[in-house]
Amino acid sequence: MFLEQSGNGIGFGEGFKSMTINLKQLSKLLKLSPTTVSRALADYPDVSAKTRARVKQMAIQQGYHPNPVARRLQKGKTETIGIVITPEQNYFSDTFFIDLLSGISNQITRAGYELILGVASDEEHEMQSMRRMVEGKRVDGMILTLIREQDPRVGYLLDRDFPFVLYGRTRETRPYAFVDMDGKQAFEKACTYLAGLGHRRIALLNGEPGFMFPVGCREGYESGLFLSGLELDPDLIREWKHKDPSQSSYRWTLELFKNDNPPTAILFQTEAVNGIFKGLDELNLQPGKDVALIGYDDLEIARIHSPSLSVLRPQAREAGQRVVNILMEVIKGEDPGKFQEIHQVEMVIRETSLPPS
Amino acid sequence: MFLEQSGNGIGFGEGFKSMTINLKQLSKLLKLSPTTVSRALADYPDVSAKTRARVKQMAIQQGYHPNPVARRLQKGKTETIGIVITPEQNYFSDTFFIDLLSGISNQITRAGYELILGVASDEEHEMQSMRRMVEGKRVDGMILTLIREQDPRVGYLLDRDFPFVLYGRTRETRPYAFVDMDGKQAFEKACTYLAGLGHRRIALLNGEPGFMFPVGCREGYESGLFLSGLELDPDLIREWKHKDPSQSSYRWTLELFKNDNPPTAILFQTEAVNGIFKGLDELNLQPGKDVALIGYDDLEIARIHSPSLSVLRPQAREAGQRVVNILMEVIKGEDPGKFQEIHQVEMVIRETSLPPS
DNA sequence: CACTTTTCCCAAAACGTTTTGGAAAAAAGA
DNA sequence: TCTTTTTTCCAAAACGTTTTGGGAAAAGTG
Repeated sequence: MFLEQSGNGIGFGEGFKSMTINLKQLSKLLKLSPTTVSRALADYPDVSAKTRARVKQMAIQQGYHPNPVARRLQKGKTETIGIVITPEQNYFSDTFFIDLLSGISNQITRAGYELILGVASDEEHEMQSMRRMVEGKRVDGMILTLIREQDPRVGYLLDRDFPFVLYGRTRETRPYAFVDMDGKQAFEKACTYLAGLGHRRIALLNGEPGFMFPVGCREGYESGLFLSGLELDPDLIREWKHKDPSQSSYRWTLELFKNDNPPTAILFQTEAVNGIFKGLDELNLQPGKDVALIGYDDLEIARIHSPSLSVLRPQAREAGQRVVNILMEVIKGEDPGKFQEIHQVEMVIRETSLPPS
Repeated sequence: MFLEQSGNGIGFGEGFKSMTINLKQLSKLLKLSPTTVSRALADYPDVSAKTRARVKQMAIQQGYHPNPVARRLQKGKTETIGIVITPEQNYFSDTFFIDLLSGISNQITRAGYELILGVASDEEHEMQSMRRMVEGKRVDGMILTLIREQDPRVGYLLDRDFPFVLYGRTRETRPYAFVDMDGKQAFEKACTYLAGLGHRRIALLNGEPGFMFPVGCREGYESGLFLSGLELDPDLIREWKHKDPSQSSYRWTLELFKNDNPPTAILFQTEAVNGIFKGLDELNLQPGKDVALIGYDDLEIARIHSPSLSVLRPQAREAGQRVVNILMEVIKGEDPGKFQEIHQVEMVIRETSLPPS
């Protein structure tokens, strides 16, 4: 009889923090047990339709929301997904990553989960941030992006059987779940397209070695050359750095055209486009006219620049949603090996992919 | 005696999920009560130095981390901060927002808190996402960015006395905590600098009306003109849109030079620089040579472009850290009105701020 | 030695849910 | 009417911490 004074009494609101009502108070208001109220709200069949309706109405009238912390404790789940970004790696290239994040976030919210974000300054902090989430029991699952060829994060998570999904792939023999863009097919498509226009000297300004994505790009590039009956010339392949994509791609662009037999087309990640434009400008070469260009990722600059840039366009938002749906399955206990998706990438032809002059 | 079988017995690990040990198990291992172990780890003075050491050693040896969900329930706090971003508004302009986020995240982690991220597609979802966090008791405090002149979020949070800090300011009479960049002073500085070089026709390509930041920019611009003894010409002020900064700023750039007496310098937010470059290019005007340019925000493009762009450089990372520190105080119950900070913005002179030709 | 103080530890309660294992009441079947 | 079944509800336990309010032993004090 005197244990009941926990929390604020019902009519005694002191105008305090949003006067939050809890299950016990709500059940007292309804003259029902907390059990019944909880089950009514969760649509259990063992509560009559009439009381269920009464409970739900009162719940919204009182603005009741079950305390997620308490629910998580009881359920033994955090209802939380973790993701770590490393801006150092220049991830936030305009819309691409945001689209991915947007898809992820929406789907997570729909599932009633939370997305917690870690921002790491480098590779080491990236691992550290993830370990804090995993070992600190702060998340039920992890989403990994910007995957490296040898990625210690993947081994770490596999070792402790912790649920995760990669956006991308890595070199790892044990089965794991991933959603990846078909970079290989995309670059192959772009390469054969350019070859089909008559280009014979097609360069690849690829992403930083060590990461997995450029591997596929290169495979697609080589395969595209092969399919078009063109020779692979190592002099036409260069790699820029994540730390400053523009600066490094600028230098490599100049380098490419020191060639006796310079390229008439360049394939690259759009992230590096500013450096390329700058380099071409310095060489008095007109993008699109003197050199055909196709970039991977449809960033804003690609659309706004004149001439507008032909691009390969991954559907990052959809991929983000898939990542979450898959992660939910893995958390439920499904075999991660079952979820390995490779998404097609469409090519958008704009003004920088003309035949050689 | 038979209640103890909760969870997995100590030596009985089935290789299951990272074999997480809890307080009860740890205390049994140490032959101490959970109370003492908990207090030892929290450095309470009422546990002897010897046992404290013993406890701590065993804790790290066993890889014990207190379950944050349980702690949150007991403490009545979520130990979580919320933030909502709206990519629609093109927030992720390169490094600026990431720097802010990086400062925020680091400081939050340092405090042992979590950062949960909402991604909203528009203004309405922005509010919705925030309400879910607040009313769903998912966070202890909110961080708000991209503030509007009339911002319903602020009123909402003030009404229910919920802790929050703005990055930016709004029109609101009740006291609230904020960290803002001194956009006014920055634009005044840039404007007087250009006037000092001899420019007499200085244009302002400002951010979208409705948001608070452009208000300060304009004030600074007008004040700078006044201090330099220049007339304000409404024809030299234009506003671009968040939805597509490049396109709109491109059009306004063309517009500005239809003037009988066109500008010799432009002040703007660097976000809009691509549109400006495109417009100038089309008009056969050389940036920096024919038209002086100073942008707000030191984005990568500003450094890479040639000529390199003179900019106003806000210290976003430091601001992010301050936002979090302040929010922690507000959560503790400090008066938000005490925390109103306006940070100085430095000017970086590069190649686009020469005297008029 | 008897008393007070200090040191060190702990049992129990509490945080707000969900789940378990009934039990009473109502309906159906004999 | 007496069982049996179905419907509808609930008390108590559990999730893993931290906090409260002591209490026993050890150390000082006279």
